[in-house]
Order: sequence, then C-alpha cells, then structure tokens
Amino acid sequence: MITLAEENYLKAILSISLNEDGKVSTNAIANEIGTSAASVSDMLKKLGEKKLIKYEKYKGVELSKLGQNKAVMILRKHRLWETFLVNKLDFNWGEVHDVAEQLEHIQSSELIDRLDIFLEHPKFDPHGEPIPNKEGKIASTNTTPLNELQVNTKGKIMGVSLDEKDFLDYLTKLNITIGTEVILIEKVSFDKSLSIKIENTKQHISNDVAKHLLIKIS
Amino acid sequence: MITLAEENYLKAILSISLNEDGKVSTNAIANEIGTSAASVSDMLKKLGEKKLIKYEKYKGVELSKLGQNKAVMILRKHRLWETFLVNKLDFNWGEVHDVAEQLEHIQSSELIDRLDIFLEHPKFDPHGEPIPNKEGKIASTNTTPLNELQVNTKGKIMGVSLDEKDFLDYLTKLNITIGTEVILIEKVSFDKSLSIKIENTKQHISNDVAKHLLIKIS
DNA sequence: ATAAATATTTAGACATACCTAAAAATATAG
DNA sequence: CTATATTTTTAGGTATGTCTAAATATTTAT
Repeated sequence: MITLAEENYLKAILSISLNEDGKVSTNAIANEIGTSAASVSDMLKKLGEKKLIKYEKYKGVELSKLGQNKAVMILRKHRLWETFLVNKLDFNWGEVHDVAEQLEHIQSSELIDRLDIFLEHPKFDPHGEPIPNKEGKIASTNTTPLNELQVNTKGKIMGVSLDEKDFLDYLTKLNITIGTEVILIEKVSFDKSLSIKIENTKQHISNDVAKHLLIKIS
Repeated sequence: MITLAEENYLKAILSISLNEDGKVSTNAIANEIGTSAASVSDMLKKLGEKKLIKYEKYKGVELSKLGQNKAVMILRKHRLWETFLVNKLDFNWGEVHDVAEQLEHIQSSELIDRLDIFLEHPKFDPHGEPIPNKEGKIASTNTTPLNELQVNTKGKIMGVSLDEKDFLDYLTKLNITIGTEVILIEKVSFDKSLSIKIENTKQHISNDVAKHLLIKIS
C-alpha cells in the first residue's frame, strides 16, 4: 500500500516535472512540500525501493511509469473533486483547494469513476486545468501565459496555473474569470508589469499575476 | 488537532455506548477496533489527557461532552456521505461503508454543511439510521428489532443496525429492503430462528439476521 | 585547478500508533 | 474468603515520517 505521505511526494514530483524539464532536485521537492531536504532524502530512498521513482543519490529523481501513473491519478482525483465542490456544492473557486487536498487521498477507483460519471466527464476543472482521463491522459491546452504574449494580442482566459485562495480572490476582485476576453496593451520593461484591457476596462497587473493566467490567442 | 486514530477510537466508544449502557470496557473497544487491549490502554490515556473521554484506570471509559460531540459529528459525516454515495453516485447499500469510513475523516465543516444542503437535509441514511443534525441531535426511531416482536405482529422494516456488505447483500437476496412490510409467523425456541412473511412469501431467517432488522409496528 | 558556496545525504532524536510479553488489578468460583 | 480466571495496564520494542546538526558530494567562481 501507498501511504498518504508517499502520495504527497509523488504529487509534488509530478507538479515540478510539469513546470520544468529534467530531473527533479531534492531541494525543489522540499520547497514544494514545505519540509526539510533531509526528510525528502529519507523519503526518496523509500520511494526508490518501492519502484515509484528512479533515484540515484545526488542525481535528482524522476517518476517511474508506476509512480507517474499514481501521481496522475491523484491529480485526476484532485481536479474531479474540485469540480464537484464548485459545480455541485457551490463553493467558489478559491475555497476548494484545501478540501480537495484531503479528498484526493480517498482510496476507491469505483468512487472516482462514479464521480466522473456524475459530473458528466468534465474535461477541465474550475481553474481551467485539464482533468486526466481514466487512462491517465492529460489533454494539452494550447495556452500561453499572459506575460509571454506580444503587445496588442487579443485572447481569452482559459485557466489559471496557481490554485491559491489569495490569488483567486484577487482575480475575482479584478473581474477576471475563465472565458473573459483580454487584450495586452503595454508591457512595462522596468518591473515587467502589464497593462491589459478586460471587458473594456483598462487594468494594470504585476508579472507575478500575469504569468499564472493562461491565454488562448484569438 | 485530533488524529485519524483518535477519531476512530471516539467513534468506536460512541458505537458501543449506543448499544449498551454503563461505561465502556477496554476489551470492548479493542474488539470493535480490531486491535490489542494494550494499544487501547495506551490510547485511552491520551484521549483522557485531551479531555475527550472520562477515564479512570481499570474503571472503563465514557465520552466527555467534547468527545461525544466529536464522535457524533463523525457519525453525521459518515451517514451523509453514505447517503451521497447511494443517492447521487448510484452505489448500492452494501458497497458504501468502506468508502464512507474514509470520507468521514475529511476535515471541513463547510463541506459537510454544503453536502447536507445538496442532499436536502436527509433525516435517515440508506440503511434507515438517523443522521445527526448540525447541533448533534440524533432523531429517535421508535423501532424494535424483529427478533423482539411478538408472533403475528405486522410491521414495516425501517432500517438495519449493521453496516456490513455480507449482511446487506444477503438481505437484498431475500428481497428485504427498507419499507418492506413484514409479518412474524413463528419463533423457533430451539435456535431462536424466525419464520416471517415478506411480500406474501414465507421465509425463514436466523436470530442473527433478525436482530439487525429494525421494525416499526403497524 | 582549487577554494568557497550550495546541495544532498547521513546520523541521531522525537512523536504517533501499533505490537508482544509480563505485571498488576479486578472479578468469579468453589 | 481465598484461589483462579479474566481484564487491564505497564514495559519494552517496531515502523513511519518528521526534525536538527553534521558530514559528504557537487557546482560555481576566481
């Protein structure tokens, strides 16, 4: 059996892998999980023995096929539960992360299959992130972070790449939700902040915000 | 914070208290949880320190007001989740117990309140057991175990007092569900087994089965 | 190419929650 | 009212997953 702690490590490794390529470092994992590098080292040894990761001392790690599969299934569960919480229980998109972090560890494939059916096989979660299917395939989204767009490009917000209450609440305050049309007006080279036009209103946002807004160019 | 193991102990103590009166013995808890009396002893000391139970060495335990409240809320969660699984995800009543045992430990009162609303404040779970309300009140059911009825009494099956797959599957095979009308035809004194009439069919059941069928006399 | 900085691992502790075996307290029987 | 049986607790040990401090390996900079 796989423990809760092990699941969280696999999830962290997957999450880092999706953002950068190459092997994942001990420090990056420690940072993601919020623990010490020493604890990570301990755990990597165990995950290696269980064949969930490919691990060589001092060389970083990557998920094995088995580990990749487990991790993607946890991601699937997380995103399906978030969809349930928002669509059925009327939570707003900033409130669901912590509860979904607990629900994603419930062990029952029957449960998650039935939840998927009940939700009518959603393809994206409330943040616009793709939900892996039963076979573990993650749809590609063809989106670009807003801060990487050219000036004067017009597009639609398809999702966000950060699931934190503060961030999502701020977006709501700015009237930014999934589906909103956006035009990039100006990039300030000094601090990389951006002027954008949203629903005919001009707004100014930081690079830190813009890089987590996923745009489909239109 | 309360740990998962502690929650399971509180639940076990509540469950035993509901079936018999007086203090709960170490052995009874060990038996309910499936662990050794020594482990129970260890845990009771901790629960006592946390003021979740009233514990005196060698004297048995009872829940404190705080512990009672925690335990009832776990029961509420368990029964609401079972209702969700059966009513929304189309599980059958024998399949839900193990998953609900996991779901009952999710920490979020917001979640359970919203689930309660989503399910439209159900009063009974799929086994006919009352769901404690937000304030922890458990509706009384006014039912009698079938084996305690007089011969020739007619009644309706309101629920079952055992949540185990084997048992529930057997009931389904016998065509026994909640709402079924039943007449007690005969009690065999030798083995305490019973002859009953269900939907105009005569059936013979053991005392072990009958004692878990809750009847409202009509 | 070597020294300094950084990253990673090992060593030794701690808390939780379990175990078995033995000791102590309580209950039951003759 | 003892003696025996049963129940409960204590003692000592194990596995998991965390921690800090120290040791070792790797990377970077001069």
